[in-house]
Amino acid sequence: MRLPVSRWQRVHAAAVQVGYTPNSIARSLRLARTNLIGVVVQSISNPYSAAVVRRIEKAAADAGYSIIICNAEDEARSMEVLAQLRRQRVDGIIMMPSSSSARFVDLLGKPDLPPLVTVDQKLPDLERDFIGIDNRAAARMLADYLLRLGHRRIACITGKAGLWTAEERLAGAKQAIEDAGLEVDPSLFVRSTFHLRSGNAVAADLLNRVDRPTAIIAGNNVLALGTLRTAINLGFRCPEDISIVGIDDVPWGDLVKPRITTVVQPVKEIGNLAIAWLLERLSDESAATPPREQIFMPRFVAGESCADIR
Amino acid sequence: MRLPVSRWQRVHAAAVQVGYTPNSIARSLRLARTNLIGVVVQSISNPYSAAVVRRIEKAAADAGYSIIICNAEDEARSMEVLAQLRRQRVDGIIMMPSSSSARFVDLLGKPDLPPLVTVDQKLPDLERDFIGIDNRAAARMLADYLLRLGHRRIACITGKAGLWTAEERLAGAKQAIEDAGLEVDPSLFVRSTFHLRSGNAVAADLLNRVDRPTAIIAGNNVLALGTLRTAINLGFRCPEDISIVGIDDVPWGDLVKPRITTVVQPVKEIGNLAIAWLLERLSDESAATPPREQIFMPRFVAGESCADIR
DNA sequence: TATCAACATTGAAACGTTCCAACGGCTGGC
DNA sequence: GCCAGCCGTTGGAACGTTTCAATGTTGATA
Repeated sequence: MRLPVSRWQRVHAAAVQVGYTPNSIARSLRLARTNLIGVVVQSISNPYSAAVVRRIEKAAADAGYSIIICNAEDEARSMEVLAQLRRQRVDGIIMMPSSSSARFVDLLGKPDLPPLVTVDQKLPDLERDFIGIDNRAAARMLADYLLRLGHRRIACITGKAGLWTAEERLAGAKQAIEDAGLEVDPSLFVRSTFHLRSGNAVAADLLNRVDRPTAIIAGNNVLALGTLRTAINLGFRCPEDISIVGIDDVPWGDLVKPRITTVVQPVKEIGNLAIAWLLERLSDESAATPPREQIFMPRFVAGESCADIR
Repeated sequence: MRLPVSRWQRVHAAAVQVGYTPNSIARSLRLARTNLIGVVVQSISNPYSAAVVRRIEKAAADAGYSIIICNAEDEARSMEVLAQLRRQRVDGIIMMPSSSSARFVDLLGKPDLPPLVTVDQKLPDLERDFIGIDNRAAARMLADYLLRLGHRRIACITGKAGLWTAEERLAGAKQAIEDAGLEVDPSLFVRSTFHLRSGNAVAADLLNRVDRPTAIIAGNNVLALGTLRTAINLGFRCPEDISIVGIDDVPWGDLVKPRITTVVQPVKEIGNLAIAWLLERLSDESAATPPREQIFMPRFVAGESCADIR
């Protein structure tokens, strides 16, 4: 074996020989910088979250960051997770909040938290970067579509009260109905968690009513599919007996029969922007710029899950 | 405010007051233990991976570990990721390998790597814990099912050559056909990557042949759905014109019409066992026990994607 | 009161980097 | 031949924790 020429090369060769691996723990301690980004989602198994996380991971890796992923389905867990990420001295956090209580917002606003970009769920009075979609418009698109098809009894299943996305979607649907000169039946606007079990029960309740709605707006992708499944299990046909629309797409949604009419979020753009903004805040020395907000407009995609009953 | 009584309480109160957060970086440096687990998957957006990762994250969090998630679609990236995780001094690694080259296996076998549990893809001659399913039996179940329905021209789309799962599934299908006294047409056994684009092209090739097969065994969930979509786009009806079966389930797969006949992996059990084994190796002082292997038997789930052509 | 154990407190070293100052040799200009 | 300036090398110090030994304090017993 020929000896490497330069001194640096010899050093490097020796380092490899002896199996030396730089210790980024020590490095982090010295530099007060970990090159870690915490990503907090409600559930990584939700395809929407998974898609966003994937973009984030890719871009982060390109920039030399690794990501620590945390599931936080409720507020208690979110707080634990945040404390943990703080202990771990992550350089930044991207979060899809699962709570919007004042106590929680307070915690997120604390300046001793690292740079934080919130996604999907906008928190009131929080001075942090936010990226999401126009949920009111999303629900309105769906409601308008149903109204145009002649539907008059339109139900709406949304998430936990107080959550921004849930409230906005509900408000959008309600407003569209009122704008059409119809009266809103409050008993048709029901709450669920954004989870399957609860969604199924709520959907069954709606479907079993004697004055059952002709259409259901589901608050997210999981709920929409759960509602469809529930309807089928109860012996209803979609769209003949019940029309179903949803928000968010699922992968292979186009293979679900009937194809659910939905509004889809620009997942790629959301993920890319979240990581881009965070990296900016991490690199830029003038990181004390005021929080930014980006509201994407979702895209309406007609399926075959709605009956024309004019 | 009443003064806390014990000394410890006063200290604790003061710590909270001043916003003290223990620095786990320093802790890790001192203890040579990070409480971090690296999880390497091909793609977090594959629902199978996502489901496994979710179980892992939950169990790891309960045990006080956080997880660093890394996408590694190919060998080059896998090696980078491993080097990175080593630098970060993760306590352990759970990996779904995306390569099986000798060089890669060599690297994984190195004793200076932290405890490592491999999942899904078994690597030849690697002395590490492994958890997976009986892929040969899985493919055999599907092939036998198709044979019973009278199919004679059965195609099979599998993943990259050399990958254990791909080879096993291919071998299982081939053997089932031979055991039925039929001759295997090698031109019907084709390769793809486990990705959508490539899968679609391969499926289109098969479908456009004049002597087109009557049934296709797809090597995984993504391929099965991609094949179905391709068939529909090309104007074929499933199952009337072409029967399609797959391996792995997808969430809401029951809503895809026609429901794909498939064998499903026990995702929960796999995830739980992976983290359990890793934690054992982390805690147990006698961690030098020989590597273990757990092969689960997948479960056959009949759908409506296959025609009876007897 | 002296002795000893038990227990609380203090001090210092170590983990593996990075950063900076001090130091040495070397070059070029006078 | 001397010195300023340059560059590479060397030697701490610091990051915040844990660990362990040393020291101090208390209370009980002889």
